[in-house]
Amino acid sequence: MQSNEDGRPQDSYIRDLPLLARLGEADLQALASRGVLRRFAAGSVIFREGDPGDALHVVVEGEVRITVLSGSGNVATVANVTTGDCFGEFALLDGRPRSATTTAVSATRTFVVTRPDFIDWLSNRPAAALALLETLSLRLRKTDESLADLTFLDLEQRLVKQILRLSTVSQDGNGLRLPIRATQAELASLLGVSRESVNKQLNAFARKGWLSLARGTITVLDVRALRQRSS
Amino acid sequence: MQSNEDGRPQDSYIRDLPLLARLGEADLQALASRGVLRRFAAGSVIFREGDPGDALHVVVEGEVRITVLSGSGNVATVANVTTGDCFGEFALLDGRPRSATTTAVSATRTFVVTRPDFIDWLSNRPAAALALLETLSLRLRKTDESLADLTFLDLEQRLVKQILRLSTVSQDGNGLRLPIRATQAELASLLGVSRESVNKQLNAFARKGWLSLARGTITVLDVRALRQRSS
DNA sequence: GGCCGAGTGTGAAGCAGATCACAGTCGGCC
DNA sequence: GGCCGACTGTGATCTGCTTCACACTCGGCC
Repeated sequence: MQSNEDGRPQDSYIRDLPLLARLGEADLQALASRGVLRRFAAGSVIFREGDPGDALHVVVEGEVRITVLSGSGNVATVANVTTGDCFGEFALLDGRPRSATTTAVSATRTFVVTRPDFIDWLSNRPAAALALLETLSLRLRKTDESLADLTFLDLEQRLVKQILRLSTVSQDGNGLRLPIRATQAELASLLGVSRESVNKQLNAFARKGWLSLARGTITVLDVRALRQRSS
Repeated sequence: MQSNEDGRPQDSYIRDLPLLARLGEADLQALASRGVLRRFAAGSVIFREGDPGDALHVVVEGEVRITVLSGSGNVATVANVTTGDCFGEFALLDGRPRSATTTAVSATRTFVVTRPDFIDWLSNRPAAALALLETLSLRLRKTDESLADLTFLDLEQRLVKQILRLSTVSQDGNGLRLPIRATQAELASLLGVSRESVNKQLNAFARKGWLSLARGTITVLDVRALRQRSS
């Protein structure tokens, strides 16, 4: 088994990737041995929408923002990903140009697997292919659900959903909820609404005692009340 | 090669399926031999949101409407599919419950492949798996694009896009544009807006001479003007 | 022929959220 | 310590779309 400069075995980078969660031990290691590490400075662009793309990135350390551009120059944040998440997986699977721009928010290291390596690896592993199809299909379901949310739900409900999603992410090992670290502008960009609307809605929640607000952080106080509001 | 009651070889049903477009001849036939034909009366429900699901349907004849329910009992049409299209492919790939309800609009026959058959077939065909991954990935990109449209574009632009999409579907063999067959209520449900808004916008287009309206049909007159408006 | 249901056309009123225009506050850094 | 830039809070106005309430028109069928 290979190790890297930081002493971690190379397969540890992709071990907990949701995209690859359903793969077996041997398959994972075989794939991991083909990857390399790359570094990006805070603020640097990793790749741009429209670029030819042929590699998957796994975030080893740091944070990456994924954005798309509207025709009129507006920017929407598709997602923020951090340690353990991956991005750029479309390029791996279909080899098309990048569908979004990715930027390192902080200093970031990523573990990179290229398309030729991936295809070569996949060709000998039908079980892995099935696992990947399953994963991709689940993700497609989720996207479809977001689409439905956008047409059916108002700002209040979508904001609640987003907060609950972020709050399950920001848990410590014991399942304790930590404050969510996100500015209101970031939330607004994620939801595709104005910063002001998010602010007003958040304060409405705070007045009801469901959460408390501070500069750059949201602390969920009453999960049950929020959860009830989202359904 | 097997044939059916209507004299068509069985693989002709799935030959032109976008989901399977990238598969080779032999793979297609092997999969086709495992399917069966089913019939549905006009108005009958093929499966319901939440049902356990384990089969892909290909429309051989007729038309099927795919809908989802909101929490408050509202219904949105996800898509209408017709001869040559398929639906229910999630069940095939991940075996989860149905994510939408499907109803036969007119008398319909579908060609059905079940999940166990599919998995069995796929296990011996790594190339097929890769092709499927590619297809699924492309579809995920499209859904992501719709999501972006919904946050960035206003009703006018989304309506134009939808009309152009429908009008490329309704072409005869020579690429000639046929009138689009759809009521304004159907369009509204597809776009997730009110019937009245669609009507007002369509009439605005008609006044500009970009299309002409009749009961249940829309005829595109100026493709270029529409296309310019959508970008 | 007349009725009835489905589809269309259109105006008035209401509303969610955008946009604009600020003022206040915190943290870091010169 | 004081300044500056990023973040937050909040009203006023504007707007795109919904909802409501109709009138009209076609086609089928009793």
